[in-house]
Amino acid sequence: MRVKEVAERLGVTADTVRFYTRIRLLNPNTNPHNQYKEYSHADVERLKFVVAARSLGFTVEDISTIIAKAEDHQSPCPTVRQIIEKRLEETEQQFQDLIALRARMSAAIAQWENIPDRVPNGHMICHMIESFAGGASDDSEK
Amino acid sequence: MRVKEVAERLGVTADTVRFYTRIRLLNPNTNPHNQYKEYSHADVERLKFVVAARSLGFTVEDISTIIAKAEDHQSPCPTVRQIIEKRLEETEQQFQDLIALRARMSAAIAQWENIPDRVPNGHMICHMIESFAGGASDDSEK
DNA sequence: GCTACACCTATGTCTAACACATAGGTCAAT
DNA sequence: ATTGACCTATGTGTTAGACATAGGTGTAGC
Repeated sequence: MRVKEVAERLGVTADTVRFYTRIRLLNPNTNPHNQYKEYSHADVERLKFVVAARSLGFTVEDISTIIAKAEDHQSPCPTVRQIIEKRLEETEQQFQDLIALRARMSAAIAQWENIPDRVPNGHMICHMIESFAGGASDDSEK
Repeated sequence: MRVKEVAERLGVTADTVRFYTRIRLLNPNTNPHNQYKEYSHADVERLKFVVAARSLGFTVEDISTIIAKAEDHQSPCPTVRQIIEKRLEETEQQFQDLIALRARMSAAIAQWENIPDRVPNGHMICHMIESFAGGASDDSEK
């Protein structure tokens, strides 16, 4: 199979498959004549795994690590459990950040409903943005 | 003022200020002797604006557009209203995606609590990931 | 004046996970 | 053999900075 067929089967783009191939997450045979890649059943199975892992929030690098362990006949499971725990924390953080951002945006839009457009003078660029108090409080500890 | 001082005043990193300077969002004077940048009060004011706009979800490119309009003596307000509406939609989408991702991750972790680690055989890489049914349903319409 | 030395600077490169642009290859119909 | 639609590999672009590095600054001690 060539790149497009395998991509369509798994619901990803051909570019995504090419990307995974480029970084050697997939290793299809190469036709020496035209450099076209030929994906085997095993390649498709591996891609299936990659897609599944991506949908669980694993990074591409995580997946490389996991596959490397498996190919070394070690159980990747402890690693997998550790990583997903970490990724979930990160997701939670992004989630909180997004909530805060959304709140700021909504508040700004609401506040701006009642004020008119204005042409900038020398002292301000956009009075709407400048008059919006709520900054992203940077509580970056640790 | 030099880069570090202005960065500290506004609670961003020096690298961030350098980045904004590099893309000409800020235009400090350059000491011809050592290329050091000298930030004026006006530069600080502009940076303040950039930081405020960033915290409302505007991209750096959005901000360039807005500033360009203002410097052209046009009111940037209509543009600002349009853009933030769009950015809010995107944020909402990311939010939904994150919720779904988080749910998948949590479900996976929960499911995996009851199953043991396993060494991979020729047919699977990680049975935990492979046995986890819930894929990210790709309802990308539009 | 000279030298240490801590701290600062500008510039170039790197990041994640692909999407996009382009030059060239394939293949069925003519 | 030629057309033309579609496909391919490869190089580059994307975001918003972080990081690495070579070199500059400025104060303290001599």
